[in-house]
Amino acid sequence: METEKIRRKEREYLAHREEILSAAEKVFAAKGFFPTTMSDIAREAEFGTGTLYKYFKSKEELYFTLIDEKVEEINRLVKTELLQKTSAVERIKKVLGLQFEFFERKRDFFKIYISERNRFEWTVKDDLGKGLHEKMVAYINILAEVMRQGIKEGKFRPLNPMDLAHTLVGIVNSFVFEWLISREPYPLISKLDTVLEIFLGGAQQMERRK
Amino acid sequence: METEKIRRKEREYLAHREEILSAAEKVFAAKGFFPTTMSDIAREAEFGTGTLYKYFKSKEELYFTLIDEKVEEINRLVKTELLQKTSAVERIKKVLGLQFEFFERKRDFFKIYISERNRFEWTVKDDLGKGLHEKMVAYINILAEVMRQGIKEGKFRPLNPMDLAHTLVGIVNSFVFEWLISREPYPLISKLDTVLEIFLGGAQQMERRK
DNA sequence: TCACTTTTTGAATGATGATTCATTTTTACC
DNA sequence: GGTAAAAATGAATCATCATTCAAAAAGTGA
Repeated sequence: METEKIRRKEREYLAHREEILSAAEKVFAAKGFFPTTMSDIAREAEFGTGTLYKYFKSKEELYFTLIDEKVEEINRLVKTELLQKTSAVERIKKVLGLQFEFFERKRDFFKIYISERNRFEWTVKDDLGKGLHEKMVAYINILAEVMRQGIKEGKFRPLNPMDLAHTLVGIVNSFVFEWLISREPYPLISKLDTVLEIFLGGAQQMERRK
Repeated sequence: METEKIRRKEREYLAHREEILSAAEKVFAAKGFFPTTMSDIAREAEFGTGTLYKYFKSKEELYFTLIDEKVEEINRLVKTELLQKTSAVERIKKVLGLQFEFFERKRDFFKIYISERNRFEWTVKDDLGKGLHEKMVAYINILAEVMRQGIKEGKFRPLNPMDLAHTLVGIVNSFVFEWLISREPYPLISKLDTVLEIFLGGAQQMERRK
């Protein structure tokens, strides 16, 4: 039947697209954007070089699509979680849990993400990189909102919410980075409590606080 | 006189080398390693392209020399500071102060540094990148030592010193990053107290601590 | 000013790799 | 099995640099 045939084509098209994205993820994670060649990706995906261009306009589009789709996914997860009515501390716990789990499942993606996040001049001609960057910033704003809530609840000290958000993101990045480069593998999630404890309670012994 | 002449040559050689390094710093900070061409750097330094090769063997050597010399400098500063006998908290204050001041003076360098720190597969054939990476790791170890001291003094909570060090580095990176990309410029040093306060005291309100 | 050395130069070389496109292979339908 | 459409291919194209090197310029001492 007509529609059935078209459906199958569509499914196949999407499946191939996925295969290419996932091959690209592997190679980009291993070598970085510039040293990765389109043939590298084609070889990994078991397609001819030319075929990639039937699915993506350019190397850059492939790269940014890859990152963008995953960022969308994690943002969606986090936003859904934040619909729950609960305390700021609980929210932070949940969000960190989600993130750590996500990173753990998508290790390769995270290598790409974390090195892309720290690039200043976008490798890209224009829009692709900009849009992605904005999504990353949006994430901080969501966190800052949670911090604001915590302060209003009287559970957090009355500090600048943006500063708190940056702090948390910084700590998380640092631990994820460490986890990524560590020789002996360990479950990232095992660091969750440590991160929370230090973020919430600080380094200093109680009686010493001024 | 003979030696006098040689001295002058030597001085001139070093001066030119500096000019090239500083031009490279500017261009690399603006465009990143791969998109920067040797002619870009030559143009900025007001030399011919070929001249660069009289001072550096390759683009990579130029790049890593640039980073390495600055990392050496800040490491030296920090190590000197740590010779002072004083409390862990004081040490951390001093070290952060030094760092913030240093970053503020070498903004461009820091763009390069922070994006290099987050690269996993080294752009470089071999040794240059590895050596640099080790120096970056060494820095964490120095910090961890200070944390250990703080715990022994009973001033810090008995957490894993490496975790504490990663936390502090993460927070600092996050604030420096924010400062680098911020639209309206502000003195980085103005964030010093905030960083210390959050790192030492945590986000949570006292009476809420469990 | 001249002969000689040192330094600088930027055009030429060679390699690499993104992208294209004429050709081949596969699929769909009879 | 034949043929027309769709998809896949990878060799050829074209541009972009890192690096080199023969020639030019600047410096040096007479």
